[in-house]
Amino acid sequence: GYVRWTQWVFLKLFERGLAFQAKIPVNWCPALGTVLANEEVIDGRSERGNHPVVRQPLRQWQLRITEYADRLAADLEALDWPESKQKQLEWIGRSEGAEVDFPLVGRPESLTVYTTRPDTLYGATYMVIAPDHRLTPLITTPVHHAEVEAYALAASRKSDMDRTALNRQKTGVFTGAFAKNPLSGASIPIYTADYVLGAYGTGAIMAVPAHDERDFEFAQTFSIPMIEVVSADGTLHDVVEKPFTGDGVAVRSGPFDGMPSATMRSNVIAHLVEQGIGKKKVNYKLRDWVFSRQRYWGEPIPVYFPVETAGDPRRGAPHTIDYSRPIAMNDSELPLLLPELDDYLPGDPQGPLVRALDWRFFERDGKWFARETNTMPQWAGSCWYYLRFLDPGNTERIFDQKAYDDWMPVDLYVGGAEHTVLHLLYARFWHKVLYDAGVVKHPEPFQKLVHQGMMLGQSFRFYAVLGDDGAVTRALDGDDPGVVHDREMGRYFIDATQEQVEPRFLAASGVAFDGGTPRHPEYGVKLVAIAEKMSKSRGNVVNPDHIVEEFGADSLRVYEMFMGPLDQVKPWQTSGIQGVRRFLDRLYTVSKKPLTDALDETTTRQLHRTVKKVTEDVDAMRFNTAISTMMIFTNHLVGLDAAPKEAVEKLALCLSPFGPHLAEEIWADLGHSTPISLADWPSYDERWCVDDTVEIAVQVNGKVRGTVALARDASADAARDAALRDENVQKFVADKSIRKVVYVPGRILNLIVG
RNA sequence: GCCGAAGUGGCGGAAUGGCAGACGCGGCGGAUUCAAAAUCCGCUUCUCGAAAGAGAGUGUCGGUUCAAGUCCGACCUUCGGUACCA
Repeated sequence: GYVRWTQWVFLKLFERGLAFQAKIPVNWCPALGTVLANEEVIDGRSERGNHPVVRQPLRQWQLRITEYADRLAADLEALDWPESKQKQLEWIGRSEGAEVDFPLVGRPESLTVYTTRPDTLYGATYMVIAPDHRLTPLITTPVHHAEVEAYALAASRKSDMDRTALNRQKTGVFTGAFAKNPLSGASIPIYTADYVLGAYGTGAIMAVPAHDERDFEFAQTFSIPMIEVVSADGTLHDVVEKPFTGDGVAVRSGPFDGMPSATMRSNVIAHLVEQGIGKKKVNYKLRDWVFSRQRYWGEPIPVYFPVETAGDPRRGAPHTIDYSRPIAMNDSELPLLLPELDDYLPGDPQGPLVRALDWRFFERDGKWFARETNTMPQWAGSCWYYLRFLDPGNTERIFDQKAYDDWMPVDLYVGGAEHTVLHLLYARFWHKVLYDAGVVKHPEPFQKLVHQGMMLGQSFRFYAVLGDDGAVTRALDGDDPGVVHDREMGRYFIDATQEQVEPRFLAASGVAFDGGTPRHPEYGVKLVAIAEKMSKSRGNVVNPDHIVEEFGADSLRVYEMFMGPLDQVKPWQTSGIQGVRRFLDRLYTVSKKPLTDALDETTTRQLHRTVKKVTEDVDAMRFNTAISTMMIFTNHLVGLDAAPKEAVEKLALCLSPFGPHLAEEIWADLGHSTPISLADWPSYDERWCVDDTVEIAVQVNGKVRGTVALARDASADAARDAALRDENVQKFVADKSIRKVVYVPGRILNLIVG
């Protein structure tokens, strides 16, 4: 059913013009017969097998997510999302600016640029056009043709990795062409350089070296003049030592001189509009989403194309497929399932389904058609699973309206931060499309978002000392022989000679590690446990199945929540789970004691406080402190001869979300016939949560010198008198006079003496 | 470089501006045991002290306050994200 409804959603996108085809350059590896991701290509060859890779345009389906960019950005506002809100905003990358036409010198056309800084227009001393821009070959003068062509070719071969390599040096070549600065009238040279991206904005920029880092670097390399047109303080500076990228006051800008940058921006745009050479423009970094995959596994795209043929293409008759006229399948024809294939290997730029001739071609009303052989990416399913999961067995509709009303929107989404910009953005996009199509009632699917922290694995590292100042590190398997535990330092050590330590792990660092002194100053090696991302290569992966086997599922659950705050990165320590297991065992032992209906006052107070704290902590998702509170109460119950029934009952209820199995068992032992998971959350009485007498700290000049037990509402005078009866406090007050008494009832008493 | 988060014992981590280190791990001592495992009890930030207690202490430097891990300013370090988006 899932495939069917995923295809159904795709048809919604298709109907609304949000799914379209385009030729997109991809890394095609003929030897492997597959499209490679950028990371899989190194120096023009495949990472796997080192085969040649060519960059060639390939027909792909794309989803027009850019159409929704504005709404995707704007609707974030109302959501209870943490830091990831900012990340999505940056990913969408909305910017406001202007498009400006620069007339070409000696040619009829003009070169249009996008800029967010129209206020720096007078400072534009050159222009850059992307190497793959449509106009690049046209404006290049004959003398420069060979050079520009070579540069453009080299640029197109660079993988994205090369482009973004650290320490990139600005490169580029002069095209021989000039344009006119529309405001200053100056004639300025046009370069082509790969620091300008063809796919963003208009693929060309006006360069203002005095006020832009990148332009500044480029201008320095090519000795291009820099003109200051924005001044921080309004005074003129003749030499530009580094670009000033902030806002200021316009200078050397003709009629705009003296204007604050923001004012000038709107004035310049108004002026350009008036002249008919520019307009206001909003741009996004977000690109349309390539939705095709040339592989077998994936939902088939429910689209087919007309075929020109004289015979039966399934029998190898010559044919032409007209990809420009995609036809959507009918709802009633869904699902379109994958055919059986003898092998699922790639081999054709349009995917392995090309080989499924009987599946691919069909005849209808005497005409032949060919199905789309690209499939959908894994994202397709993850984009809307939360909707199908409402009503997964429904064969009639995508989901039942009642199920939707019961559950949607999602109150809380707990997921990894790595999904912020892809999965969560794609899902929001699909949801909005379904909203526009009237399928869902809410414009946003996920109200609150919390990222759980990653669980890190434990690895061991050698720290060795060479002479006085060299430290050495090498990853070490915890089972390495020769590891000894140093009780004095509470650390593990291993003896090693200098020769045993590989020189390539040398790193400069001080001798003192973690404040400890190495045992052998000359070649002592110290082993320290560190936390790293779990990975096979590091050998620090913890398999939850093994943990469950050894300690039980409850122990694992409780431990994971006990380790620390939900949203923080946490290092796994197998020894830590032992403590949690002990806690659960103790609680079980308590529940097996003879039960009593009696409840002494101390226990009553503790019980109500425990329920209160756990309730509040669960609401705030502070699971670690909720568990520690239950531990404290359990430890108290361990000390009692008989187990107070009410206390055990409520404690089991508190535990049930954390350790459901044990909670159910205790609950059943207490004589309940319905499961604890259906029971109400326990209540507490606020009156038992406040003390009548409190012990507060007594400070003298801000330093704690004793404690004193007081009635909760004791007066300041009473508090001071009680404090002065304390011997140690007296010692510090002694012959001095009390100048001031700071008394916060129930908290602190601070005597200022002098 | 930019954006974000975080720096507290041997370790994971607690602390509405009010006794820093709850709870757990590890460690030490004890009980139990023929012995061990398991379990139970006590101690466990560092320095000095037999103890009572004193001094120091939450990345660094400075500030606000009777009082700062917490608030403010500057800086350092680590982790995560991002990468020429004009």
